[in-house]
Amino acid sequence: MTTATAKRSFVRLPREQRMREIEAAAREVFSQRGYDAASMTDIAKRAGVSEGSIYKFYTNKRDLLLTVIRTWYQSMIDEFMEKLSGVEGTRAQLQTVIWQHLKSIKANPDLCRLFFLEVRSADDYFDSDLFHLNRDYTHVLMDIIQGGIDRGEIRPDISIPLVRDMVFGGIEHRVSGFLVNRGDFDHDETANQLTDMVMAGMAAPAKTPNGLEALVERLERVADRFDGPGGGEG
Amino acid sequence: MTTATAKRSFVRLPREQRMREIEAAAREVFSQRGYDAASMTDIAKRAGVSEGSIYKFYTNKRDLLLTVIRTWYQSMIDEFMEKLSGVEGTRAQLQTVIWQHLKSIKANPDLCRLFFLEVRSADDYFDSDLFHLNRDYTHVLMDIIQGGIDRGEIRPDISIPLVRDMVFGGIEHRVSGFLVNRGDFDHDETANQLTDMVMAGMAAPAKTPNGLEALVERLERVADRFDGPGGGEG
DNA sequence: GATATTAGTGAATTTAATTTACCTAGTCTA
DNA sequence: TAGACTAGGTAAATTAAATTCACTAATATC
Repeated sequence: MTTATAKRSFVRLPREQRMREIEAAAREVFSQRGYDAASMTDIAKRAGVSEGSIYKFYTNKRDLLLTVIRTWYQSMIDEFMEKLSGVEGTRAQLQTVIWQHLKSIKANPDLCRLFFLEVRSADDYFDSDLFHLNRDYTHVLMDIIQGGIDRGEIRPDISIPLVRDMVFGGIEHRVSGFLVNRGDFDHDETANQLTDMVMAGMAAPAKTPNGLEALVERLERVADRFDGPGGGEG
Repeated sequence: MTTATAKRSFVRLPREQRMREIEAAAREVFSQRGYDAASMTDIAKRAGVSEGSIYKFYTNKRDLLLTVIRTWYQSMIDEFMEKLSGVEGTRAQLQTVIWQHLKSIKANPDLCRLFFLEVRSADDYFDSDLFHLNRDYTHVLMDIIQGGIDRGEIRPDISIPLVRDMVFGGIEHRVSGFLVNRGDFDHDETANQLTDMVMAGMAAPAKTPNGLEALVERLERVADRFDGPGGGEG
């Protein structure tokens, strides 16, 4: 029985803590409903705060979304970098990149979708910090390919950005059904097939099998001994 | 000088014609501003009709968008099919598919973007007629690859859907900057590089290692010098 | 010429983001 | 420790845009 004259009272939290709570709520609501269908009312309610409060910390709904995505994306990249360190060899590294990427999608399809649809396709994306994060991320793959070229395993005339686009674009297409809750994809099988396909497409043209040429030359020298000087080349 | 008591009057058009006018206006506004920023007021104004009229023909804004996209997509596919007919050979066909696809993107980047962002990523896409159109379209590429397998030009163990995903996904990534008005892409160069890469990745394994045949011929010439039976191994 | 049908209208309604005017818990300072 | 200042917090007001509604008026048909 609250008296009619009871003063309205509330808990006041430090800025950082309140922001974390709002972002956690926003992440849930955005994930469950998508950007458009998520209402600020829902988010405020779940965060246990009034709608107006959200605007104390974020300029608008989109700013809140970007903050949520940024946090997730950064942690994803951190994990990615850690897993990749220590892997040696072009093929194994490529396989790891692809595998990890697929794993992130499996782990957070809703956030991936938000990133693809709402963030990456916006006009201001190319000026955003998320663009730079993404750039660093995909650059890892390009460095791996460059390494393969340096070691002679990969054709030097290949277009590295094209390979990047085929890998990440191919993955995106492949998982598109999964991202909208239609069907699934086999994580390991996809990674293996994709790695095989890309490695085959990039492979340096086969030289003659190792050492075979030298062996034939020795044979020819043997033959020379039999027919003396002058016999031979035509 | 209209009198104050002039009856309000308007032109009444047959359903089909009015719909075509509204769709033309919608296509312009959606293209210029994108789905969210396009307002029904804008579209109505450009079509020379009141807002309420639009709802006589389309259940809502999204329905109008889908109608616009459907018309464009169908005409694009018609053109595509026509250009492809008469092209022979796995490589040439693949090249044509890729080239035509890039051409469509160059011709209507705004509608492509709407298709990618607003149509293909919606929950109901997989039940829509646009999905089936798209399915037929991408199936053309898969048939080409199957033909290549049948003729022994392509490894039979390749995953055809994966190739489809890498081609269309790769293209989409490659042109993503262009689609948001950042930079351009070289139409022919992209088509050629992509075709090369895919063909190399799918190529049937060479029967004999490259150059081995020539070496064997040299060996045969060596053997010829002995010109007779009894040349034993040493 | 009466009548049914459907194009056409524009104002009213609804829904959701954002603004605004105002409150109050905590902190700093004279 | 009172007073003032800052910043978290609120709820109601405003705005903007899609959608609905009640109504008007061409056109076709009987």
